[in-house]
Amino acid sequence: MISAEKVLFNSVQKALQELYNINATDIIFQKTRKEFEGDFTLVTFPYIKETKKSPEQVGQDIGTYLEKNEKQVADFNIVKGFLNISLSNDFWLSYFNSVKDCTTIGMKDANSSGRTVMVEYASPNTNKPLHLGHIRNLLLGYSVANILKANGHKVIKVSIVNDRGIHICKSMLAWKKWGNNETPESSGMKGDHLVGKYYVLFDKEYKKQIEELVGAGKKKEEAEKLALLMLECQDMLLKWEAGDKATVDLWKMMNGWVYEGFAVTYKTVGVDFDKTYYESNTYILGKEIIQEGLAKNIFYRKENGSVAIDLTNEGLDEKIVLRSDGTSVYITQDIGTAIERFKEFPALKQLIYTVGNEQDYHFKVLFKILNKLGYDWAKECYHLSYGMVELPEGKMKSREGTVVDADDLLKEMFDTAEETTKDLGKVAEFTEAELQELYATIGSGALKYFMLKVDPKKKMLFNPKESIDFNGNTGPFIQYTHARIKSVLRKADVKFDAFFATVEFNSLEKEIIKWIYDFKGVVEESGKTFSPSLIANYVYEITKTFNRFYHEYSILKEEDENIKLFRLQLAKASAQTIANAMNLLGIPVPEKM
RNA sequence: GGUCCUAUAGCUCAGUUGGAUAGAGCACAGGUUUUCUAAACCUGCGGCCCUUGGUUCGAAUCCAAGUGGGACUACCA
Repeated sequence: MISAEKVLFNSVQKALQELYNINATDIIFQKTRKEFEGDFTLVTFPYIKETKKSPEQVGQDIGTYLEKNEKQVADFNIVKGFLNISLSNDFWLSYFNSVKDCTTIGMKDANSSGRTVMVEYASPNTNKPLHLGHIRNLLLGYSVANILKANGHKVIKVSIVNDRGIHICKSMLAWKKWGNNETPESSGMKGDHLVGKYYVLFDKEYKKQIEELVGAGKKKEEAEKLALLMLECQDMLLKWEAGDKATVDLWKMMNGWVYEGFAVTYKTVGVDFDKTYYESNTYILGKEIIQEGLAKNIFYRKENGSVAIDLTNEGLDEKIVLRSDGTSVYITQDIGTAIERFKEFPALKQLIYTVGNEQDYHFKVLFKILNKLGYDWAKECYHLSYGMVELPEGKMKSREGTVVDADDLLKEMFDTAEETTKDLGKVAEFTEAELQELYATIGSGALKYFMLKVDPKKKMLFNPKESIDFNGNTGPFIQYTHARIKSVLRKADVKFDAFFATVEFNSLEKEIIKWIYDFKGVVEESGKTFSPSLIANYVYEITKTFNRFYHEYSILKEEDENIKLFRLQLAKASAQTIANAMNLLGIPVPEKM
């Protein structure tokens, strides 16, 4: 059906034309604030110059015109320069009838936009387990992928694993030296944690060596390069690059442990990928492109033989794209990988990188280079940049042991959910398996909502001492509301799928219908801005409104049969909208809790 | 030095392209259940929207300068 905004736009445009001979194309309506009567508000200040009338008079003119000529407009009032318009009950009712049984409220049909988008997220290193910062990344990437799907795009979720390089060799070397063939099986440790243990061990021993060297009179920078462990590590990297069998086998074995560990964490968080890239395969990419760019004079060779690009005209600096020994730097492979992906998926229109904001500069440079190389899709590349997760004492530092481990945190959340659930004692008939699932649903719901409700680009604070709340503006609050609605629906002793020809709804019921109506626009907006927080804030608002309604009116005990049926249907549609919104955030909603 | 991000209640955060008296949650004080799940609902308390100037009918929002916080500016990844 035609949207309310479109109806109003057409009518107001005609009104301005007929009343004042103004041809307006940019008429904007906002939601009427709740302290005033009305559904949509037109601000009349913009028209006072041309009409030479007061804002109130303009409002009066347009309002009267609408009331007379637009049958969907039921009423209007004017407060200063604000024309508040109420649409007819018929409009809202017919809207409600059109969505009340729809399971896809607010969402567009799959692949209806004809646009294919790749979302890269996760991108871990294989030398340590995932931490809280990765969780923000996972949640954002996964949620944005969902939101883009809900906007009708085809989405390819990918991860690129940083599985090679000096830092990987560190944990390998430490394990070789001091590991005594320890395995995940023998130690009972999750693979990624085991490898992380040796990464930390390396750093500890390495620091000792540096101190010794400094004690012997070396400068710190010198000591860092001369330390035996570092030399051994570099030797190992050379062996790896030369394909030395023992080294490669060790690398494969330890990376295998890490992947098993990551897989568990991904599953617990509830995220997945359509394809995984490995840097050990992609780090070669990009070199030929540099040669082509040299030929086209986009890059230039410096005196020492390295290749660079001058971006000073763009407000950036000179950037090296190939070392003097001909080897790649990081951006070389990023250039190559991006080009590969567009070749691999010819329908691809956009590439989204979910990476922390410390790499803002890197991506600016990358996109600029791709643009200069002549790829017109470069302008569609987008860095989904997000702020760091900080602890009360500041940034997390893996070496200082102040990281919040992802697995530990999830476990804690599940435990808290279990504790709270047991305290409340509402799910006595659940089986053990159902209980475990419920704890995971609520615990991860709390964590996910906590992280996703914050605007991605802002840094966020996480205080481990104050565990994440389950009351108020939280995931469990929304999940609870959903479960409560479902409980009412289960208890309904009547069929309630009728079409409602006439219902006089009260102001809270109307407010809920309007919230449901708004969902579609919120999905669109969050898709355009890659912002799950809009969905999170929206779902909180509709949930709060429903709870007010629930408290003030009874559904099952309503005596007027027609109103009872309508309320049941309204509850059902609310639950569906809440579930859909939460689903976009990657948060499941329980039937009971 | 340069570039970018950020600043809103005691704390954590909202505030769609500029619009009405700036909103939530937590915390704090009080109230609501023989009635559909109280993980809920209601009331109260709480603000120089960092500062100063500018743009205009109108600025938390846009522009400029400054201040505080953060990130980046590698032949690291």
